[in-house]
Amino acid sequence: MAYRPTERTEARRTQTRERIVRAALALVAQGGYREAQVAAVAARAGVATGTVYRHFPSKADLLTEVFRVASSHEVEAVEQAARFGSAASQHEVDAVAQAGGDFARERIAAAVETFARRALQGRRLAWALLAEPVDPAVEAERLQFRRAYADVFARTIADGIASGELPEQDPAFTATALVGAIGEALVGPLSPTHAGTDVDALVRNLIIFSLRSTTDQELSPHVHRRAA
Amino acid sequence: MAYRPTERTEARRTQTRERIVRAALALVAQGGYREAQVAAVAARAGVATGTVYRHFPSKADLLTEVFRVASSHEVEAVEQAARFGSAASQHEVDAVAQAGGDFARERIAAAVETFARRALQGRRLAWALLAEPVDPAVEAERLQFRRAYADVFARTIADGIASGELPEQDPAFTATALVGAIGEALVGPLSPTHAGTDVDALVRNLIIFSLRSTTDQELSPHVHRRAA
DNA sequence: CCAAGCCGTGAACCGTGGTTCACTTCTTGG
DNA sequence: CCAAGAAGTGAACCACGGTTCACGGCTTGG
Repeated sequence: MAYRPTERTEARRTQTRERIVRAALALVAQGGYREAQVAAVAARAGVATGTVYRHFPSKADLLTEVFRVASSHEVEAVEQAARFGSAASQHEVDAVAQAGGDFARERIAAAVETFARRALQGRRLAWALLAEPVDPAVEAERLQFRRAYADVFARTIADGIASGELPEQDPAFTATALVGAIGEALVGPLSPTHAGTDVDALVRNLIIFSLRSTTDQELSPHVHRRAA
Repeated sequence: MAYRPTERTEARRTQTRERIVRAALALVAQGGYREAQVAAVAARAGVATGTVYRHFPSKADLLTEVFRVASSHEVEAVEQAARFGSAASQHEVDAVAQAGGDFARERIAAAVETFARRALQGRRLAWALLAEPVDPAVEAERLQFRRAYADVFARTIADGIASGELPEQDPAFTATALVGAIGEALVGPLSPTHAGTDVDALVRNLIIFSLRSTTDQELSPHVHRRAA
């Protein structure tokens, strides 16, 4: 034997792989999946078409990874916002909670705002993540993505219920519905064919809606009648 | 001149056209857009591939029409439910409204329930209408579809506000968010890879969520602080 | 019955873009 | 410096499925 993969070559390999992913991500963020053809990705990454296939078994696999990377960034940001709200630290959160403060609502508002503002910043990418038609293989990843968002909300809602701040409800369900509501409200403004939006007004509406839908007053008789 | 299109031939033509649409619809309802290849549609309709192109300039046009037909059925049903709630007639609705009854909430609940139950009946079709990846041309139709749903809710909400039954809010916004919430809550259960769902529980949750999110209690300070 | 011409036919065509593969270039241990 | 073998190359390949088109059979007014 003669050749042996070493740390340096492996690093180079990883580097190339990342370059490909970043190139694909850039193309998607710029022009959606339409523009993310294998040849174009390769060109942008400064490699040959065939090289892409040294790193990914298929285009679907590449796009799946791209989607995962992009979406995890977004989810992390929202998670961060949901953890603290506008508090400076976990410590402060605990303090307020023990004092009977209503931090859950604050945290939900912060998460929603982060979600929306980030999406409206990188519209093209947000559209790609939320609504653009994709290969079924990638669609599966999108489901994960949305579920991840929902999980963040679900945890926060569950906290709020535990502290008595929010009324009894199925946190997973409310969270899922909330993600759908936010997504739908954003899709219009995000759509490529859309004029300027009043971002602040949109965010305000979203927060109002979100808090309203997690915090009810007494249930009306209709619910009991119909849902019995 | 010699040949002249007559009533009879035109009727035959229309009939063929409809047969094609129905075949496409059936295929979509059964296996999604994957299965709705032009050749397959033609076969199912009992015509030749080329015939499809005597009636539709392109596949996208055909699918667009199919989508429109299917979605308008759904929207009509929901509209119907939203008009009367569980009342027997418009007359009764007016009577209750004049008596200060809270019919808007009832109507919303009815619309949501209809939406959800119908979707869960024809799962495959509902999935195709709500979430399955589609050709961008058809995607535009989907946007219309969702907007149509939203309009139904928006009108009902506006009525509720006018009668003082619902709090001041942007009906269009709430309606859009609501459609998103319902859609998202349904997508999971509708997904091809999904086990049995407790339909009643789901419907109950949806109604609760919908009423909650249209009917708030006093706004918390967070809204004012953040949304200022 | 004829001319005009549309409806229907389905095999062949073709553009797109993902995938392959024979070949070159580079890296490593001996 | 050499053999072994991985990484990189990019032109050629190919599958897929939408679209076309030359032709046969009906329908219609004269």
